[in-house]
Amino acid sequence: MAPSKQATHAQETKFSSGPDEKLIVEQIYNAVMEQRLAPNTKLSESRLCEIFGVGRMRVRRALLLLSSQGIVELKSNRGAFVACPDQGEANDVFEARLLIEPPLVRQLALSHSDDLLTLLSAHIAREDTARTKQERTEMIRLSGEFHLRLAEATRNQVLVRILRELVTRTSLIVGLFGISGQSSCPDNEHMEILRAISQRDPARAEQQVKSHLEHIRSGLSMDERKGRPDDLLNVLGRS
Amino acid sequence: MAPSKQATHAQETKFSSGPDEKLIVEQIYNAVMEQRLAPNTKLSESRLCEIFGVGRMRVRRALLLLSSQGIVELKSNRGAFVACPDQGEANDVFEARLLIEPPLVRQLALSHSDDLLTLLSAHIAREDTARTKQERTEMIRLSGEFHLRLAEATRNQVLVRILRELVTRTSLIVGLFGISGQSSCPDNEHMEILRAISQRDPARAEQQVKSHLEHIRSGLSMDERKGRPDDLLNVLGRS
DNA sequence: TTGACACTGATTGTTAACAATCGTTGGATC
DNA sequence: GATCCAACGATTGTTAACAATCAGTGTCAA
Repeated sequence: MAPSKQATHAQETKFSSGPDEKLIVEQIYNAVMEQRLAPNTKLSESRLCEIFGVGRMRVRRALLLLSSQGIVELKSNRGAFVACPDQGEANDVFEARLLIEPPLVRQLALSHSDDLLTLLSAHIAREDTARTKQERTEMIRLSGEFHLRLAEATRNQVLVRILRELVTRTSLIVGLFGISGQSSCPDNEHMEILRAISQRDPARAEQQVKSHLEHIRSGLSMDERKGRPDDLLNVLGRS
Repeated sequence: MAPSKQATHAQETKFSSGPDEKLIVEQIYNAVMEQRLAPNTKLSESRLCEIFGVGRMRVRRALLLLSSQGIVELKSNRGAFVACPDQGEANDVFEARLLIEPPLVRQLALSHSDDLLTLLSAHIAREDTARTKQERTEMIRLSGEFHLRLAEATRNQVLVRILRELVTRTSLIVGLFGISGQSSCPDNEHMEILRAISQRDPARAEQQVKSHLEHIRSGLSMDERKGRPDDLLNVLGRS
């Protein structure tokens, strides 16, 4: 992780020997992030092999890595499935985010480069575009990535990794418990966060993030989770 | 992660098929935590195979998992080595801990079960014992585990996982940049943290943790890192 | 009709042999 | 004597065949 500077979000610089390796992880990661892969979806090894055109070893390595991040669950002798968080795990993820993100944004409000503001407003603009165009998938992805951008603004690779995992698992949770017809990151709360940061108001920035996360959480109905069993894998069509 | 409740810290309940699987990871994890495995130490597959008495597959899976947590670095066609964080990574780890742990302890000060206090004071007692007996290895392990206990007190599995990774990497960093003859978690600062928690003083608890972490950080000399090349693997002697 | 049981098919887990790569050693040349 | 080059040895990366396990299905009996 030292040599590769880890690009903004999408494709990795395919260095030296491994043209895939992380690519499978990235693809599945994105698919989960965009809620194209529903929880409990079976991730068959052979299917993934032919989809990505790689050997079984690569696929198994990828699945192992994904399982170590709570995105995929490996059931012994059963195979790999997209993780299906229960209520307890969902709570843990939100509590963790509520613990980490407010001080993170507070810090950004206290000191940030000027580029950040333009970066974030450009991002929000894209969110708005996706919203008006009703591009559900794109919107979900951008909503999650906004929080990633905040983490990236700290230039702290460790925090980015942590937040990426948390945001992705949040996507799973929202897909499971979310009340349909309600967007994951509602309204213009992202804009409010950006405003507080740009005004260098740490207390308000912190509060905005907190209420934003609580808002998302309140959009979940923990009683009944939509245990839609599985899904076809043409969602991973183009590499 | 749902069925296995993940035991307190040490041996896992060896369920069903995999009597090892996580055991190798745990062993190497502990060895790094206790600074018995120095950075840059070569982790040869064949050696690990005969040490743990398992096939190469298990070892490779373990190494992959460890690499995904930044404990081990996989160099293509070269093998696995104990990670050797540079100054930047060290900074990231400390910044992340400074961001996460203060609010975590603040929360504990606001609400905690009574068992926590007895648990923590028992832990600190063991630290003192190890210190007076000059059991360096034991002391290092307990010092790190204290912070893990704090995370476990939140009953949040996600936070525990995050903190475990951060604490372990801190062990690596202290081993690399630490001024020898200076303990990693100095004096009785843990006791101060416990006191603030027991007195339900969130502000002071937060401050204590912050200065504690800063204290550890100040005990590092970022200029020259002791790049001791490698080490023998009899440190993993008994399974 | 319903229940249990055994068989079958498919999928995963494991092992072993093979191929590729890199560091090293030895030698030849300047 | 130093430097460059080549072959060697060892270690990792990959593939393929084999073994084990589980889910589903069909049959038989109650």
